[in-house]
Amino acid sequence: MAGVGPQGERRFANGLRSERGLVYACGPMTTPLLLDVAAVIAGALPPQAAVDPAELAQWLSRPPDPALGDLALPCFKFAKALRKGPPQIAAELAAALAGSPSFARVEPAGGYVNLTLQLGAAAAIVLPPLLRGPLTVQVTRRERVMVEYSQPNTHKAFHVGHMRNLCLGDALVRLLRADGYDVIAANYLGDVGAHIAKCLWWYLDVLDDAGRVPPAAARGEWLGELYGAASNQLSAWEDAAATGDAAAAAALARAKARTTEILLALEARDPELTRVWQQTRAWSLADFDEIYRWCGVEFDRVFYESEVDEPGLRLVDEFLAKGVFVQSDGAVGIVNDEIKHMPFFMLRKRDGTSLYATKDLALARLKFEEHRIDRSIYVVDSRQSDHFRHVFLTLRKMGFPQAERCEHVPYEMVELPSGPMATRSGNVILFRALRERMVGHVLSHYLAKYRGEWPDEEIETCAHLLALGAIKYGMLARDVNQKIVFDLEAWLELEGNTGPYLQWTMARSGSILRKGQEQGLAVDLALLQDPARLREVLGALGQPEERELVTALDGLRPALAQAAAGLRPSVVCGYLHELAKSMNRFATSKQCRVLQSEGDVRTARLLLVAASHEALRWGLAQLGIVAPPRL
RNA sequence: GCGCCCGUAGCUCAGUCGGAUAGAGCGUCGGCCUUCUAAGCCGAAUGUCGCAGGUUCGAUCCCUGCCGGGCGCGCCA
Repeated sequence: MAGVGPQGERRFANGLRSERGLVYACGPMTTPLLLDVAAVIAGALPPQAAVDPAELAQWLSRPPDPALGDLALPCFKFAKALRKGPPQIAAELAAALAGSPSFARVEPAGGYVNLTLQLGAAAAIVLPPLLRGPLTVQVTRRERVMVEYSQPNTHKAFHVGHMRNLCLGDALVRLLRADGYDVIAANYLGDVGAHIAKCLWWYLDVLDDAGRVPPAAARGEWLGELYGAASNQLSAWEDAAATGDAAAAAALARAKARTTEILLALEARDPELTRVWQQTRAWSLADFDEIYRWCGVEFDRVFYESEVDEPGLRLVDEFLAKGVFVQSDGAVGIVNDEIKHMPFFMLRKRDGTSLYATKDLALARLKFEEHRIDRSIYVVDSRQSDHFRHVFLTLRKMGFPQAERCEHVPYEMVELPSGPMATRSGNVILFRALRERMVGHVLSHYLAKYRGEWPDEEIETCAHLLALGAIKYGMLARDVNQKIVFDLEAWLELEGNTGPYLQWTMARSGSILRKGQEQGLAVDLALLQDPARLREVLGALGQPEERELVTALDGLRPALAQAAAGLRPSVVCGYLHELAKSMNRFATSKQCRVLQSEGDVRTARLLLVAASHEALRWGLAQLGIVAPPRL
């Protein structure tokens, strides 16, 4: 990364560096601050309430108006045990808590007790875990989990639709790792099947020698165009044949015979066709590699359909012999009555060849046996929900205990404003076009002003990170069960709730820290060694914006834990947007100047900015988003 | 027909153990740059939470039935 600054900046630079985890001595969904508050409250409740502080911590919420306090405790749940009305309980509890050193103010309000934290003490609990470091992501759980995602087909084009899967899978890998799991990131490439035959038919039969030369920079994408052309031609012939066009019907029949011939020749390992297949396949793989590199995504294991094809057929024989699978109309499958609307799951066609489903079973076995995984996650669009229910049920009946821990993460499709994406109608945005337009827009609209002032290399890096941040955040911020309408023009705006807004916020906080350093005002991390003094210093905080920011920072841990537990990165997006807004309100407030303030206030604010900066960096990192050091 | 998903502000969406006056972004209108990044901040306006029942002290949230939209449903992947 270009532009990583002078000494000591490394710690708070937002460039690339070793990642670290946040280590807390509490459960994942709560925080040390909430537990501390809950313990105090539990101590003030009558013994009959009999409530566990850890549970009580879960009940703490935010008052509707920040002016009411930092935290609110609903007292409805105590009503039964204490045999009193919630308002009375709230009033009595508030009275019992009066004078507690944890709170600056305690007010009953209806069935609630509103709590205003003693900000210095609270900050002294919230900030240190964010300021300590650097640590690495640690494996703290025994389970090994595999996340399978991306799964593009070779010989087809990679487009924005594929980006949602890629961003989602990558974020899940990062979130689960941050949550302590041993995670294997897996890809599964579709390098066999009818689409290959169609593509090669066009390549071999329709193109001449002159046309058979792919552009050096985008050979995989070019192959995808061939596939699209072939597919469109076949569909056109099909349509025409349906209306009685005899010539079209004949052409269609010839083409189908040819694609079948290609498919069979490939299965028979015909040397000449295999050579063509390997060469063209390599072009696609090279494209994918470049895409993954640009996206900052890495896989630990790449599976290929071609490697589970034959094992799948052997597996069918094996479990047919065992009586787990059955014959039906000459085909082989399994009856999963659990899925009432389509109980038969076909695993071998009448012609003896395998299916998508067959390979998925062989792949699952390979995953279990080769990687000894305890849990297996599949990131695949929601249209395949029934398919995966069948796969998992079947695996269970085949005797794999891991079947209980197989999970499909379904997500809805990406569409364009002009409708669902379709190769046939050309209604599609390919990856390269997406990347070029995003990068180009960022360069011309936001970074042009730095030309000449910044090194060209830094500008290029910056454009890359912003374009990528916009795409990833856009793909992740929406819940998985919501369709995404990808409007390139809208995504280029980069305003409001976007990745670049968060990246810009980090650059802003980083700028304060950097300028402080230049003025000899470094963040005083030695204070972390002196808790009493730290509390005293942080006691200088008191502005509403500071209060809001401290409580917002406390939410990082639960947000990450919730996202990991629910396999929902959008939770982190929502949280980070709130955090960034808090940070920007703080940074904008005239009452909260950092470098222009003095003494403990300045020291405390520097710590607060540094902690916020780190929280944003760490949160974004779990989404696969990196912010440039300056913007 | 059966199954899964969606329906909340003009638009796009949060709100997933049931809790206070249902929130955000965009758009609209009006403010804020001689002071740490205006890709920002502040303020205003905008709602039968698809409809109807039920459970509950309390329902956008849970249950039932409808209406509207998307997707899937035996030899594709």
